[in-house]
Amino acid sequence: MVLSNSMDKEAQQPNIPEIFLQPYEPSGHEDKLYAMWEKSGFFNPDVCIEKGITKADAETFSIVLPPPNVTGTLHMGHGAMLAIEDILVRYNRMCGKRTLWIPGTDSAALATQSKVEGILYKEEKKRRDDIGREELLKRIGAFAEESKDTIIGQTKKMGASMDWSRYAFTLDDTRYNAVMEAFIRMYEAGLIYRGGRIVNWDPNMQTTVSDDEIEYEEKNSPFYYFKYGPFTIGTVRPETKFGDKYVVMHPDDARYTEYQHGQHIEVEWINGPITATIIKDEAVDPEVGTGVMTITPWHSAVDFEIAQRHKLDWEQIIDERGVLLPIAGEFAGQHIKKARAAIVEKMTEKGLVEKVDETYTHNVATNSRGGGMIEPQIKEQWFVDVHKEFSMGPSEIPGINEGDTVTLKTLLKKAVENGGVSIFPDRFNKTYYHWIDNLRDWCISRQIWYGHRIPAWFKDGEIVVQKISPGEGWVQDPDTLDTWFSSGLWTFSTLGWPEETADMKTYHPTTVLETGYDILFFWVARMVLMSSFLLGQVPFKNVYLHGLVRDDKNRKMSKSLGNTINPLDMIQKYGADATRLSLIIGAAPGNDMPLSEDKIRGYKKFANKIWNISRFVLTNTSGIDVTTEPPLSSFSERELAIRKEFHAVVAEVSNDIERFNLYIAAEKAYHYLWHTFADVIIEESKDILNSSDQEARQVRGWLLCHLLVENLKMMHPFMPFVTETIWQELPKEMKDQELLIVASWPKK
RNA sequence: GACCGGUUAGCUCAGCUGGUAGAGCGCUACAUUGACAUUGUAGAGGUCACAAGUUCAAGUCUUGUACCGGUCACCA
Repeated sequence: MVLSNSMDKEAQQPNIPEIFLQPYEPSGHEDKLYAMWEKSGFFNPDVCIEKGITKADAETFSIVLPPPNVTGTLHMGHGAMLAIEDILVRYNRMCGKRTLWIPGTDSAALATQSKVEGILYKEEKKRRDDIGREELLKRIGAFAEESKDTIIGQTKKMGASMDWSRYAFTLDDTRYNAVMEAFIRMYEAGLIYRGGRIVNWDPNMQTTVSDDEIEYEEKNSPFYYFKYGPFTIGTVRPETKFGDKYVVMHPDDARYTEYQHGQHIEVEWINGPITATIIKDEAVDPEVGTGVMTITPWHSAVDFEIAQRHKLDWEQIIDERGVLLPIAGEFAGQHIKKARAAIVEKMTEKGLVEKVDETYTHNVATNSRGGGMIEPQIKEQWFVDVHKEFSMGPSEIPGINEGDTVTLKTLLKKAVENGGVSIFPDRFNKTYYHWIDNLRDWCISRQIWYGHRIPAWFKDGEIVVQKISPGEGWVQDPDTLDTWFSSGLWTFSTLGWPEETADMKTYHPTTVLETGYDILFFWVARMVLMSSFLLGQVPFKNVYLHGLVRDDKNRKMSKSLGNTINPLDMIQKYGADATRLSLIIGAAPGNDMPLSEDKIRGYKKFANKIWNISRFVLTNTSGIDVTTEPPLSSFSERELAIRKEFHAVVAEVSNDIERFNLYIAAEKAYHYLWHTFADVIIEESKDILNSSDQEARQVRGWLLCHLLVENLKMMHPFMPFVTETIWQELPKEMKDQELLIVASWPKK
């Protein structure tokens, strides 16, 4: 009698591991397993080759981890990213590919420095200049080092099977080298230039910020209509108006035909009479306000463009800290925040205020990296020129040949257009192209200290770009590079570039880049740019974009809403496997994914189901020869159908993984295991296993064991811990490898 | 303003190239201490946002409308 009560069973089945007598408890196993995997070295493809598990000339599968900020902690977004990438990696490793997943962390220069400066001010009431560059860097370094282990430890908890021997940090020596090399090469090609252009200046952080790092906040501010000679002009920023000596209107505006381009008029202005010049320019929208405006080129991008077009003067009104300069006359020295009211008061007294619209709303630019309101300024900065034509070097990018005349913009476009890079889901192609069309030169210098210092040296108005000082009297540019400059090199700087390493040859271009759609521009596009110029290669063949993790009411997870779910808590309560699965199932590529604790809890039950399926199969097949496959002729028709069905499921799951439809793959594997294998096959097998027909018992018993093994493999990429735990308890003769991570993927 | 999504069971969503609706969770009833800190079986529940069109046939294709979400640009 096989199906007996548990007391008898223990007596009858001494070979059943005791472990199965308890429900599956993830927390008892996961850390031990991870340590075991790490110790095996199989996360490193070189070891897999050495041990004869992977063929030395096997196809490669490589992926770089989007490096989390060193100072951060793991949130569900990271959890989703790690789950998705680990599934791809484990699947490909089991398929026998040379599989490399490179881990790393990002210095996140601006965000990190901002954080440390915050602490410095809070605890010691000091600012960066009070302690100096060296001391600040020391403190930031220590802070980064300290939190680094946190995020790495958390990453391991998710089960991420990455090759830690290749761990990279954006600021370590190898990466520093790569950044210097890239900067110098681009400078020498004329693609990096230094120039005075309007930039986004953050007066709080005292640095420039790139266009992509700006966030617009809708704000309600009074909108003032001022008399400007015969005209009426509108503004929300009276404090910028001191230098406004040009009045601009559309050339076709019928209301103003009496005024000629270049004509001078006398107007009474804030601090007395001035001479204004009429400018006709098509940038002015006749529909807005009175169709007339004055311009402040130093503090507005649009105005700057108009000024450039007509070769007008520009003058700085506000300094780097937001204080009015002498041009403001009696207001000089005041901070703009305080000055506005005083200026309006004076204008009112002079009778220059026509009306005030209190209902006006507009978008105010702020620094999304923890800084304040943006004040456009004209500054000498370093830029990447995206429009400059150059002759392409050696190229492996489809549709681009050596010697072609290209710009960085065309490279960006063609890499995707010609299929060198495929984006999933493909609707993001359009977003990507749209971004390229609007792309302006990229300001890459930052006035912060934490980061890659620009390898440029100044002396007597001369500039030399090289890694080390040209000699006495040369002063290095104090600025550092935008963090995305170094991130742009990530697919190859992690492989040892600019050295011609074996890794470079083997693993670049990488197979897939997996990241959130929110950094398509920041990062994905910058990598394409850097890789195509510096290597003549695309950085990756595929881009997989995942969505944001949301709560069960479809709201963003945020601390202020109090709806965050901490992945570590969930791992502790329900296991990493359940946490992973909950982040995969129901999450279509590029779509935001809803998550609730209930969902995670549900998948813990599934882990236990696998556990019990295994327990059943092992308990009820003792005495059955599991090593020799019975001849096909001994299988019943039903059993042949079962095998055929399983192969079909494997084929579908494999296919779905390869097409990045992980949510479908996971669901199919889940459904098969529970509702076909457990509910149907095991249920119908009970009678056969209980019968006295030894041959039928043998065939069915073998089949159950076979299906168990194959299902554990199929489920492994999704739920690595529970499947490996069970694998470790299987009799040796059932396994093709001691560790499930390197067992071979079921035949399709 | 431009562009991109979405609108399908109470909730979250799936439905690829058009052939009379699916999953998970939840709910109801029944069974069960069995491999299962449970599970199984059965069931209720949907004019697939709205309108027009193409078609023998439309969640599925086309056009338009409404609402929700997002991205980018811009506002003197």
